[in-house]
Amino acid sequence: MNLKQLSESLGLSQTTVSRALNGYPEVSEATRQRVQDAAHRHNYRPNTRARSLATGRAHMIGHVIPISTRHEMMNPVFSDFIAGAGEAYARAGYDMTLSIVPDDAEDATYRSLAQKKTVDGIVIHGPRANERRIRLLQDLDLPFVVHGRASAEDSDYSWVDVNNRRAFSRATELLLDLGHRRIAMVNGLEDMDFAIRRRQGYEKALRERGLEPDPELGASDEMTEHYGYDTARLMLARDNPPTAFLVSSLISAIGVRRALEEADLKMGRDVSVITHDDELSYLGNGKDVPIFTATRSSVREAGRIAATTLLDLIEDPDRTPRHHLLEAELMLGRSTGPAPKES
Amino acid sequence: MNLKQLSESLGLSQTTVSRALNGYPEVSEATRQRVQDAAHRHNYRPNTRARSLATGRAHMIGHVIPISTRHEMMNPVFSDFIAGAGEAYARAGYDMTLSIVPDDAEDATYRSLAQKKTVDGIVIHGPRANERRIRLLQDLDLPFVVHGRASAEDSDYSWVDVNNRRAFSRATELLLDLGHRRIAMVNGLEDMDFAIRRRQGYEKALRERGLEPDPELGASDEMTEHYGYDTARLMLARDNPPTAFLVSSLISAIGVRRALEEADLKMGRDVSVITHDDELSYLGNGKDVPIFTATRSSVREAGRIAATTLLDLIEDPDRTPRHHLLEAELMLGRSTGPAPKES
DNA sequence: ATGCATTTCCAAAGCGCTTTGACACTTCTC
DNA sequence: GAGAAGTGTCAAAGCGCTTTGGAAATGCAT
Repeated sequence: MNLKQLSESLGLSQTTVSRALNGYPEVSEATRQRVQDAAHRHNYRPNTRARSLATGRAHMIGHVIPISTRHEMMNPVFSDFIAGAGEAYARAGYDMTLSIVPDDAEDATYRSLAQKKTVDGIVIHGPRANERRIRLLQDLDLPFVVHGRASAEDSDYSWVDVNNRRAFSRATELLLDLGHRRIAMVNGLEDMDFAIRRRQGYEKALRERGLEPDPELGASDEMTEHYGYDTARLMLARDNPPTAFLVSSLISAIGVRRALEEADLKMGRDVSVITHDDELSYLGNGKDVPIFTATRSSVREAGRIAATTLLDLIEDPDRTPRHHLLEAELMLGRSTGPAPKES
Repeated sequence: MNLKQLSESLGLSQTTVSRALNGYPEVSEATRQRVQDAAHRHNYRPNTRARSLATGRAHMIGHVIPISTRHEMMNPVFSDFIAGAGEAYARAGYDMTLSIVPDDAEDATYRSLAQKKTVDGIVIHGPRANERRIRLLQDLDLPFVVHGRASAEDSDYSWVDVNNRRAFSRATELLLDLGHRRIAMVNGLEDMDFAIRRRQGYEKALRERGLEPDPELGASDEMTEHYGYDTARLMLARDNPPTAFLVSSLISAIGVRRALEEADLKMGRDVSVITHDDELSYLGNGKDVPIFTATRSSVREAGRIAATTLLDLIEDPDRTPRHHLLEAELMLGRSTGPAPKES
């Protein structure tokens, strides 16, 4: 059933039917009712392709997820972000498309998204410190919001981000207060912007206490379970091992815990661990008392915010860019305790 | 730059330009070259909305992900599935849209997807045993592929699934061979089809050795880390506790391990654990030797297969439904060992 | 030259919707 | 009772592309 058929069946013109359905005032309440009833009865829904051709609006948001060509890694955080964003879109009558893009072939994807006019706006995931996509999208004149930020980019653009620097400096301070001096940093890939900020927070906190970060205690890679395990194992085997680990992801923290257990070290007593927790729906950091002491910030909430920000931007393109800096909560769990006495 | 402008700039008709670009034979090689060069130079890409209005094909696949209203859970498996499917779509020039749908408001979503003509086909995720969506889509006459199966559905439809029954009966047999008699089943939600099949495999293997499944040793819930932990803790605290756990997800298995460690039980010696491993990119079950003995099947590969199956189906709608039953590998890891002697 | 394929190109219709501009018909105002 | 103002409706254009049904131009054999 399309508009034409519907209007014929009602003995009205397409115009009137269209207006009645789209809430224009030029149509009497009586006909509007009649039209809506009929539409409902025939289960009529306008063809999106035709509608967006006519209106110029696709009612569609694109999410572009770079997939690391080196590791073929899907960002685990992404699914919960999407869930949050999806809610917002659904409420506003928008759809969402996903482009999974090998991180070497990006330009083409963005250009094509812009020119094919499939989407009204896009969300950039996983910005690197030196991020070309932002400039590109500005040139293409397509509204966008970044989940994260790009340190090297000095133009103004909309983003939603966690205060990574603050979160990690606070976490480091907590460990320092507990007497830890050898604190390892098990970070994400350090060409990612979030990882750089976390490291900055960590180093700042150390330096403020007169400590110089030890390169031996730094690691950086894709945040898998196995990476956490390997790194912790390696570091613990060296002389003068760390007494605390600061970990960038709950998944890697689980790997760290595995290494500790294998080395017969008790987490929270022999070695302390703090992790960042994105509150992924399936992971969960304990129920009442957190397993890990953690800097916590809901990535799902970030998704919701990013989506509504973008929708606003599309609504009114002249709007100045919006920024949302989410503060992570520091949750005390069982994985932290005073540094063991020197033996 | 649109088709009209491009054709004017070339002094050709829109028809010729369109044909030249879409590889129709009615155009000379010389003009085709000329057109392609110009298109490339001007960075021309056809407007998808217009194109699909004209052709009737959206070049878009919809993925519908039910989100449990009870638990607000995002299926962790989904992101890797999507990654696999995405590859296939990209190769074929298709895009993908995501609908995240509360599991109570499904009918409407499917109806609307079908009628708004936004997609050419859809992938159904997370089928339940008694799945109405399949019948619905058949009625709507929209090509689809199911990731998983629906036991209660007797019509023929295309699906891609792991042989869950076989995987779990083999795993159970292994545990039985190792001398275990009290084997717990930490299953997913048992209104999900995959969970039912896994339980069937488990029970079948037990019965074939003359054992009756003990309801005390069965659990069923959303497969979070915490669920694994809670369940294992509870079961281990009872008298006559299980000596082995069969777990439906690596994430929950990590929870089980946590419970074991807390109870000072050594996994693989005191208590054995087998889990199903979907080979999620960020999780990884160890590198050389698997941490957990596991039934393993790549969900990413399943995504690839589902996508190509669906694309074939769209290409030729008369094709009979295709079925892909993937066999899970049984990987021996360190989490299994002979049942401890009765004390 | 003529006739007939073959090649190369085009004008125009159509996809299903929104939206403009106009028309007919009431109702109100002085 | 004429004109203004308001109400309810419509025909038709247009969004940017594909595709149908020809037409013009070319090549080739007669």
